[in-house]
Amino acid sequence: MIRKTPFHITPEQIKDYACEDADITFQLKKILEPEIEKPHLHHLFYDVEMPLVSVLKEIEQEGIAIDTAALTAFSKELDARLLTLDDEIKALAGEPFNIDSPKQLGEILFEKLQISSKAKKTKTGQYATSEDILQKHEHDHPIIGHILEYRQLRKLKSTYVDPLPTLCDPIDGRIHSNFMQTVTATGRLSSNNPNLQNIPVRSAKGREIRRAFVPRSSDFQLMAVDYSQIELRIIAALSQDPNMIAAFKSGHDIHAATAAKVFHTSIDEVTREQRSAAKAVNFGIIYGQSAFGLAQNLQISRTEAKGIIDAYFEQYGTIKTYMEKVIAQARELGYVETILKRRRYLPDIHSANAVVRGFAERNAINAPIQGSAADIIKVAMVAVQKAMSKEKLQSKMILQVHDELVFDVHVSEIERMQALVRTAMENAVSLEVPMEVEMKTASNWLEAH
DNA sequence: TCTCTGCTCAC
DNA sequence: CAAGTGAGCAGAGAC
Repeated sequence: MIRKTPFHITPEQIKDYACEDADITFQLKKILEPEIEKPHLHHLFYDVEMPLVSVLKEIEQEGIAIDTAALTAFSKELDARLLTLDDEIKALAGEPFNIDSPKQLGEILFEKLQISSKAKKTKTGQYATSEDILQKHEHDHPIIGHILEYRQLRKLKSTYVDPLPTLCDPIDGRIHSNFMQTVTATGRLSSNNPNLQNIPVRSAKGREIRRAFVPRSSDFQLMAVDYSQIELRIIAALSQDPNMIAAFKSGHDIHAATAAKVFHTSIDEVTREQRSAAKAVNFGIIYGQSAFGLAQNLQISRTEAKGIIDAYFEQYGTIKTYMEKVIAQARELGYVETILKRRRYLPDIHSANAVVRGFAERNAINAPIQGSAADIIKVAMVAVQKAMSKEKLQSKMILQVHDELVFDVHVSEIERMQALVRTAMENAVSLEVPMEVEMKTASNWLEAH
């Protein structure tokens, strides 16, 4: 099979190859830049990125099998429902219009139907009609609920259900995505043609698409293995915050443990709301979120949000210190780095424009966390592949989704694979907090979660 | 045909 | 001002 990306070469061949092929020279340069000959990048480049080239090559060549009949049936189901919704929406609007046009939709909602007196506009002056805005008006007019459902089903059909069967290779019937190694700013992989890193999982209807991702034959099963809370564990390790490290070492549910600390209660008495607020703060921390952002996310007042954040940093004070330190480092050195010394340069950290500077500061906080997670799973992938080949297994690694690896496992090898993958992933790096994985094996990707 | 915009899917 | 990293779709308008 001919790959679309130039990874069908061994690390040993890569330098010669680079001279001949403009594309891979360009890609390599991006990995190498700006200072590959300096010692700090040797380990990352020669022991992680270069060996990963052949791991990705195999993943891409193996591909993943798809139940196309199931997707075709689902597509017809979606069509029928979309047709009904289309009629109902136009009837409620009192005139035909293109529901897929945010411009036309905004004019119908905010001018003709006047569902709100304080309509928000986008930067180009159109009415904003995004999901979070429509949800706020869901009870103001029956058309809103219909539009939200229409948008969801349209997305599923046009992005996943219809394109996936057409992307099956005619020879082996599998989907062969590209996993790009040199695209992102943080060191993550990206996936395209098709993107297999954003297959739906959150909504009930969307999840059904995962059911169509299946093992290659009846002798195989899909095994999904994901790192548990890897980014929060990395913050704990990078910041050396004693409270968060202790929380992870105790093995408790981290969001519940955070809620117990923030709301001064025992872990058994944490309410659902408290846990969900703590979870939102934990995620917000990773992104450099403000009180304003948290307030919007949780639909609470800014004062309440600030109270929660203050209580959070009272418990996890070292995390606050760490965040200040990493921004100061970005100002001083012009870059931040991951646990494997991967750098992200942030020239905007010196911008006179506060908005631009704010972006760079959030990048400074996020890049070491997201990038270190990428470092860890890349090390694990190389280790897993090495162990699988040493044991001469016929199981295959077939997907990477940032904190998750998916394997097509021969049924006779399930137990060996479970042990091998757990060992490789949990021991990819040694940090102050344990790296834990969760794994499940089933006859499709949905049930392997 | 190409590019931009707005939106929505994932981690 | 205000949550990080991506990919892909349809509409809209420039060419």
